[in-house]
Amino acid sequence: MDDMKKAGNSSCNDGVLLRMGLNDNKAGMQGLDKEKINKIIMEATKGSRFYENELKKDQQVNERIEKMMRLKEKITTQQLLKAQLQVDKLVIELEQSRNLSSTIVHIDMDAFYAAVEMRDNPELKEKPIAVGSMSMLVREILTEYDPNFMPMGLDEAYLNITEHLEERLNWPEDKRRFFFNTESITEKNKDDRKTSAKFNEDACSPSPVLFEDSTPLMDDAPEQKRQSVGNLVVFGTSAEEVVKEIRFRIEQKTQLTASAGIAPNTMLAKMCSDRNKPNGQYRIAPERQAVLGFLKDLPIRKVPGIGKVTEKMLKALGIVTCSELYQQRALLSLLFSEASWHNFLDISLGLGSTRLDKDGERKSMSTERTFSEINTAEDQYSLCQELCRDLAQQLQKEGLKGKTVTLKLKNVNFEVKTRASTVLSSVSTEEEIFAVAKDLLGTEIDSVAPHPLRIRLMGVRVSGFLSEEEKKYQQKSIMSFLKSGEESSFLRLQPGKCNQTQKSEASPRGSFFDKKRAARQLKSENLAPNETVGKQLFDDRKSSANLVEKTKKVTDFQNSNVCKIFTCPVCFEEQSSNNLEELNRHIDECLNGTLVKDPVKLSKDHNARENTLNFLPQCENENVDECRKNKANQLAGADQSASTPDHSTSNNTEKFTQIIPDKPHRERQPSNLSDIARNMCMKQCLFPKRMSQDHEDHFEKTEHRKETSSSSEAKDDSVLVCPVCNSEQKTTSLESFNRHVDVCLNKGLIQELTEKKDFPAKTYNTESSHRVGGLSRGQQCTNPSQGTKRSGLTTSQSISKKAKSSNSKHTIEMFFK
DNA sequence: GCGGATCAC
DNA sequence: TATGGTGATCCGC
Repeated sequence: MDDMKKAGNSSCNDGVLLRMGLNDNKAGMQGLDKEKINKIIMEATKGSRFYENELKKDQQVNERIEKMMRLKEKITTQQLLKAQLQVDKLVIELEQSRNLSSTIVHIDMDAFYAAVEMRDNPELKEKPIAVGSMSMLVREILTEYDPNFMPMGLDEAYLNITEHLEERLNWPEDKRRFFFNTESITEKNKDDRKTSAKFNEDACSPSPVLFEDSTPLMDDAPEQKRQSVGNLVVFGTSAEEVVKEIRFRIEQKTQLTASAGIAPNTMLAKMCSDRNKPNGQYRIAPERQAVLGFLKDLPIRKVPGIGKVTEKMLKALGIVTCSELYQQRALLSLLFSEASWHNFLDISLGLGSTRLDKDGERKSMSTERTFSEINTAEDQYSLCQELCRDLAQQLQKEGLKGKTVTLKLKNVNFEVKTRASTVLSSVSTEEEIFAVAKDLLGTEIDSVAPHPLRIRLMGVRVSGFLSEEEKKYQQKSIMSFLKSGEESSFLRLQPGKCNQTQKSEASPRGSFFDKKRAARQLKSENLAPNETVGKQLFDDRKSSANLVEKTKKVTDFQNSNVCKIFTCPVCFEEQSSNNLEELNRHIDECLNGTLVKDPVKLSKDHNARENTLNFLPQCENENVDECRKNKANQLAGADQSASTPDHSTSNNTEKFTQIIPDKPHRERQPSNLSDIARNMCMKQCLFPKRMSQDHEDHFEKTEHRKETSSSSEAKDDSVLVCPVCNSEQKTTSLESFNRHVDVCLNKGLIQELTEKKDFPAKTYNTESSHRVGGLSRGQQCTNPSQGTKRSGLTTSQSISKKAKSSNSKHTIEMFFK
């Protein structure tokens, strides 16, 4: 009803505004700026577009609800009784699995409230505030209570303080004693001290509320009770005391207050932290009754994972609180998907994860941008490419390649569309991604032709990443290697300037909007520079001109299932065979020096990238030299990493050399494809490549080769550990070990060539088994972080998310692990 | 695998 | 006041 009213009002207002605008124009009202009026109308129209879309979405939800209600009507008493029995059976199981033995803490910085406070107290703005992220408090405070604590973005964290609590019982008092940093007491708090009736005179706290107990301290034995004398405070040993201590320390450190929740699982802890916000804490005792009592009147909307829509749907069923959610469990099991009602049941029973699980691997990466209407294909392609460029950079930063590219468009009516395409070979470069995205975009443009596609947002997403293991050998795979040769991106690095190089390449051509401006200018000057990609792209689409063709070539090469020509990475000679064995044999022979010939020209196919040819001959020569050198060193058993410190100033390099001594070594002598491929991997790890149109790149060799060759050094008595799958190899035979490594490596190639989904390499991967996969009931129950993050109606207490990027940082370490 | 949708932060 | 960006997941197809 309300919606109908709203809709009516909205269109009415909209109509009025439009009419007003038109009338103004028609009347030619002299006292008003016509442009200004139009702008106002535009704004109003925009607003109404948004609003209309909101109404439309709302209507869709209503339809869902109606559908659900119709379904409900059909449910018979018998069905309901049967469902009740089934669900209650599960309830019994769940009750039996209830685990109250953990103490989970959720900390939530009161950033918002701090901001408000700042706003309300301008004098505070003068005070420097040490704004610390949760990951900083990582290191500095939280880790003392739980070394495995889990930051969730900048202002939240979960801790499992179960063990800390046990240890703490035996702690002497001085370990629980803290001093006030009186200087950090804010003016506001000083005021509070005078005015706040809540202030606890015993504690000279910067935050009166912190010591305003929301829970009695009765659990503490008298001697464990917090005491404070002067600028000293001693915290007790209970969970509440621990959390107060944490909050106290956080505030001392950052001058920002935090709220916290203490409960037997993550879901409850999170809801608890919300209870006494800001600057408060709340605890649910580890007792079933306490849990259910907490939930009894709790609105379902407070449950993480239950959002606006789910709330509305449940409300339609008369469910507002968690206890009602429990009461209607049988009905819910008939109306919602299994995942959803299971989750509802967990919620209503107060069950959640009792462990803090590490985040899994990232599953997608995207970038999107909102702008004022863009409606020319030219601009849209240009923007799309820019997004691909940004995304490619981020992907390569994390060393990710994905098979699915998704284009997201939001039209001026706020309607969102996504269009995805999955390609055979994973993509990561701007050109590769754009090659896919531009087609998706083209289809959408065509679909509305001859009308223009009027959009206000565009986004590009890459998903379908290779697993960590797959990625490892993917990086080392022959294909990768050949592609490096193909694109001549390997060795195109500036000595000791790895990071800068990347950075400087980040946006060499300026943003879309810059280009647009520039293009306009150039257009007026009748120039046709390369930089005006927009126009070029547009033409490409219509006439298959340069740039698209160019990018397509690269993609086609990678996408083609049958690569007709391989180029040996050592001698750069084209290999007619695409038989892997033969190719491998050739490369091994090449490396052994038996086949090293004069550098040979690249395949004509490779001419597509004109900048390649500018420096490639040199590259070939030097590379062969390096290969020879490398081979000689290997045969001599030279230990370069030990005797020849690297000259590079790159951080990555330093890291690398530090890691070397610890890594398991494969005995050096046989130099085969694995070595080369692995070396390439190093290079890619250390100096992420990025295709660029810059022609000023130098390549350096010696430094590199030192690094890379050091990676294959041998150490006596070392265990043979496959660098690809990380598994220890029982054999002492180098030959069989090498065979294993090659097999491992070739899997990457085989996959690329055959695109087989279920890659056998998984059998090597001891980690992959628990990496992905469907959710079993048990998993969902005990490990919400792997469970449903939400649902059309499945909600969850997932604590995963955020802080994903940390994963990729360990790529190199992982490799050597 | 795709597309729409929901949700969290 | 005007209405973001990123990532994950689910559902239905």
